[in-house]
Amino acid sequence: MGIVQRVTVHILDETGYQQMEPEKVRAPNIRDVARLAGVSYQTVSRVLNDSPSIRETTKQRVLDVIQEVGYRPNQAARALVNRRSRTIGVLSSQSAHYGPTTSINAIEVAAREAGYRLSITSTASGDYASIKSALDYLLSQSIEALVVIAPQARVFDALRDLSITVPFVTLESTGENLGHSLSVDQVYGARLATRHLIELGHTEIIHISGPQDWIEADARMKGYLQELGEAELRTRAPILGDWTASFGYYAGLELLRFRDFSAVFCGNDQMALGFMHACREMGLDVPGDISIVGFDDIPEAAHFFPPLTTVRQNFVEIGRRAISILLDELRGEQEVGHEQIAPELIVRASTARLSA
Amino acid sequence: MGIVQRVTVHILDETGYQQMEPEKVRAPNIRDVARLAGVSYQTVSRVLNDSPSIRETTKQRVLDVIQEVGYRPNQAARALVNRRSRTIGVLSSQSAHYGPTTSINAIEVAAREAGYRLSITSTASGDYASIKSALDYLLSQSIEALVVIAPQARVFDALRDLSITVPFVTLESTGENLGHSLSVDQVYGARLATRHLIELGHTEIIHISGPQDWIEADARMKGYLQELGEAELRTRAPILGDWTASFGYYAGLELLRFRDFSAVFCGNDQMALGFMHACREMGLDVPGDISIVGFDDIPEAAHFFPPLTTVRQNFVEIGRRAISILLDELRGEQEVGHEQIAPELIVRASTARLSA
DNA sequence: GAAGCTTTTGTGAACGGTCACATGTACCGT
DNA sequence: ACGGTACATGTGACCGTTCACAAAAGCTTC
Repeated sequence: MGIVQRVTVHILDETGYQQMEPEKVRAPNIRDVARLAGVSYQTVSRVLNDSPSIRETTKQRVLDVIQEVGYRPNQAARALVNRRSRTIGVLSSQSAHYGPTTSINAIEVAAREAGYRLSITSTASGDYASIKSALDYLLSQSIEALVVIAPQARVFDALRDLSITVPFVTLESTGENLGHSLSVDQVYGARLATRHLIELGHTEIIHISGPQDWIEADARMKGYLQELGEAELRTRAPILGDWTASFGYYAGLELLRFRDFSAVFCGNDQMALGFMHACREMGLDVPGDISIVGFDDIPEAAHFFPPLTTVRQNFVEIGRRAISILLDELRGEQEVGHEQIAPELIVRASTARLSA
Repeated sequence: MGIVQRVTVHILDETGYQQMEPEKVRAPNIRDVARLAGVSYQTVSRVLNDSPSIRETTKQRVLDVIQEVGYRPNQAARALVNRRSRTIGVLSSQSAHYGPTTSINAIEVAAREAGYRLSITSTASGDYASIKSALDYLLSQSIEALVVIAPQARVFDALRDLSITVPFVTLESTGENLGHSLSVDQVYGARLATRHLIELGHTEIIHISGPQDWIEADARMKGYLQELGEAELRTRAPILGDWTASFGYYAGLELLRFRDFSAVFCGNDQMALGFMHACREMGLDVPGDISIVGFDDIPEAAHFFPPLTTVRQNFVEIGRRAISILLDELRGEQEVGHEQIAPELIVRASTARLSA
């Protein structure tokens, strides 16, 4: 899987010129533009910030020069004097999971529309030190607001310790309200999934959970336990997985040796996929022998074999709302609160009534 | 799918204090720290940049004050005076595809390790204006280098027009070398996939491609056509898809009405998944009746039904290499070239010898 | 054609750091 | 006690922009 071809093309590089003319090729600044346009730098500044009181002809002349020399205002200087970085920090977790990724995309779009840019950093691992250093890093960027997507429980400890002064939103909730939190109600979603299985007549339902330190994993597990508890059914210790299809597969191979359950609620769609793979290999039919529910409704879930019953989360909506909350807060409408978006059960072919 | 619950908790906000003391709560700057530590601002600056010539006791005193007041150096000011933003721009496409996402993660990690941060922006659509404005935006951030992940062909036009002065890497290649380009050899990968089908005895092989304006889609199509051409087999106009599983599914339903082919090479794993779904629904066996090959080897592909034969790309490696190339170039080892990483064919159960 | 107003343009200072250079201090040998 | 050297610290200028304010120019109006 290494590099096998390496075609390097040396091009006559224009950097040779630079050695001839000793003067650095400095990017033009506002005074250069002013000089060329025959106005003062303040006038150029006014053009840039389209101030109303400027003569149309002057404005055009300045714009022409800007165009001609390819002038771009220096954002660092602007940020310095304005004390506004126009940057929103995003603390993400280093993973390519569908949910976070989709939300980040939505966040980026919403932020850009509002004239903000994103500074994204990810935590290498879920431990406290790594999270804290990532947060420290973001805060030194003088971000104006912060979105926390990293779903590890430790993140909240770090947030508390740093006593963040900028408005922030966490895309997960632990119940404790530090800043604004916004989340899909994972507990509710997990209860929907579990209830669905119960209503189909299943009484022996197991749960394959995500990693223990993930807030979502914890919430989904809670929902599962709550629902089983209310139905007065036997609960079993959930299996702690790692979200991957491979884990679901190997866990399936192991668990299916003793067929003491008829339904599985998986913490996400990938693990459900792996589990179904294991079922096939053990010669079991889904949903004939085993019913399976996932979580997330990734776009592929509808095309699994069989199509997967799962709980849909609207990740795009979450991302958009996150930015909208932060913008409100930046405008002064401070309102520390808590919002939940309801997930939705999508019933497909991977679940069926328990055959007596 | 809307917001159904909204629990807003108003907390006694400490912002009340701010109204009492009229003076703004300005963040401490280097001179504040200096005053409190009883040294000059230059000394503090030296501590920050750990300059060698500074007495240990002084250094400790300054560090204590920094810790105490929670001082963070202002990056904008630093960037301004150093003429270095320590930022690498990333132009991405607005999508949550596995490949780009994985690469971006790797890029982020590698960049952070080298002391750079990322400014990521995505193109709303593939059209020229949108790409150009995204690039313009990045360039105004005074980025030091640029990684282009947006896989649309138009991106190259925009890159040429803007005559970028910073080092840049494109993660796709069109053959024209504008900057450094680094890519998985998509043509080669597509040939591997196609050849595999040919070697299994298939002679009627169709191709479901990605969107026409994506460079990868184009390259994979080329590879498919080349390989069929060399084997002197009938080529057919590829079907232009949109990368989604749903497209693969509907295309499958349509195409399978006339069973005039025995193998399908799909432009990515998702479309292959959808196609297999369609096969099942039409009562066809994979690979018994139809052999299917995907592209990318997403982690789920091994657990599809049947497990998917596909072409693996090492996205993490690509991300890492991209940063390493840029860092080399920033250090002055200018070398405009072109690197290709070889993809690898992963044979699984979705392909089989053509049954006579 | 000068006062008075509005519109347009220009000047100094500041934002928060770092650089180049100047100055101060401690130690050494003579 | 002296100068030389190395080390430690301080001072002024500058990065590129915007803000507050000053000044100039243009237009009415009498």
